[in-house]
Amino acid sequence: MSAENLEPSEFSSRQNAVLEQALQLLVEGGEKALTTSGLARAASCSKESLYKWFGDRDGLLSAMIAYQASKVRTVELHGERMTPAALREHLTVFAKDLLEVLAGDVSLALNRLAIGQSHRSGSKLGRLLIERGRRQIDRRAMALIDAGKRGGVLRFNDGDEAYHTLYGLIVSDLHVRMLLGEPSIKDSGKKAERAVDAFLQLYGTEKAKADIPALT
Amino acid sequence: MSAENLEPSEFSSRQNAVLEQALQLLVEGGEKALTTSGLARAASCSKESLYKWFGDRDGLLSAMIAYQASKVRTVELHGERMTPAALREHLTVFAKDLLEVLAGDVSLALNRLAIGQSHRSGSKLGRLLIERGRRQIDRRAMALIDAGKRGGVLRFNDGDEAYHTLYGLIVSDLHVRMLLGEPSIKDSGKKAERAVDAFLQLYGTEKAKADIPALT
DNA sequence: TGCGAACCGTACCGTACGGTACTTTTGAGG
DNA sequence: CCTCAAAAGTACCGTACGGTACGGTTCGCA
Repeated sequence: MSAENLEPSEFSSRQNAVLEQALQLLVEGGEKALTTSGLARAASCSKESLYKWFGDRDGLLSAMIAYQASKVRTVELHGERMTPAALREHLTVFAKDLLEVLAGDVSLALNRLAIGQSHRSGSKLGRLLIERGRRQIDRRAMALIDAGKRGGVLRFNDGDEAYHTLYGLIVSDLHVRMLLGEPSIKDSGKKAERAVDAFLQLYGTEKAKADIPALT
Repeated sequence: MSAENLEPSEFSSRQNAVLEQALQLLVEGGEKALTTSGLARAASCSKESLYKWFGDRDGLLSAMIAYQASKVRTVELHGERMTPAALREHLTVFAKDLLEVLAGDVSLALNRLAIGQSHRSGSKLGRLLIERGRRQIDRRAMALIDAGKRGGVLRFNDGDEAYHTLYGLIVSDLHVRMLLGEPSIKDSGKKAERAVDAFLQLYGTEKAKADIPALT
């Protein structure tokens, strides 16, 4: 367990504070509210420092995404024996977490920012957001699904396809609707459970399907 | 059959031509390429006309969404008897159409525009996009699903939930990924069929499940 | 032929932003 | 106490955009 995998922060604490302020401005007022002058004023730093640290405005936006991603720590799965009930519980927690993350202020603001910029610059921000922000979630889900297969609770050939199915069942079009400004969903807990039930019905082995309530 | 329900075009043909040019500019260069001066130059009209017709820039953006939505015509479902095979075929066509629409240049550009603006103005553009651009698709899918239920091929209590499940199975996270600039997907036809298979396995009655290939 | 409305082209205005330069302050090390 | 580098604060520049004003032009219509 060396120190390197802790991602050496990549930025100094002062810079992190400035990036935090930048995220706050972005959440409060959208992209047009995130001006270099405004950030310098709000964070009590000079514009010259901003350009020295981050290069230009695009560098600042990239740094914001990297900083936000660095705050997320993945939950590791201990090699526990995966019973149907345990898998179902883990999947449900994952589904609820996923919906909660996607509905978060900062997540929505950063996704809106990257999507709004995804025409220019070879969609650099978009790639960054997918790679740095999504990897943790993907790995957690894939670990769960693989554990389910090893435990004989799930059955599938293509793990990626199973994962994408799970993702679609959980999120459906909620993410895009939230990005478009629709107020958040009620009953996200219920929705998460229904999604997991459907997933188990599709990919569960017989012993997993035993206690799934009828979909209708 | 009065002329009113044909949506009196809402704009003159000259204005439609300008809106078409505006869409083209948006697709080519993103939002920052859609300036009033640039549009006036490209469409050979005066800025004064733009402001007379659409009020201000926001009005122009709204008009672009309304115009694009007015080009879509829903495919009506004749009251045909719905056999399992017919439903499956219809659903597959729907799934392919949906993926094709979402991957379209203009659709992506308008969604990016609305998402980028969804902080200001009470997300007016976002609501407009959902209501005017999505209704056709939703109604077509709901008609299909209802026909399947009436024909005894599908079984469910909540039609909306069934539809959202279908949508999630088809689209998964593809829409957001494309919005973020990821190049389009290969094998969208294959993906559509797998989604329909999964949907039928979840919501189909016995006679519908007969000819579903195994998911694994 | 003459009239009037709509419209084009262009010039203009105020503003606000990204980025740069310069002066002053801070604060850690010797 | 002195030094020096980093950073704050401020002023500045060029540009580009949204929006307005105005003179010239087209075109339907009487």
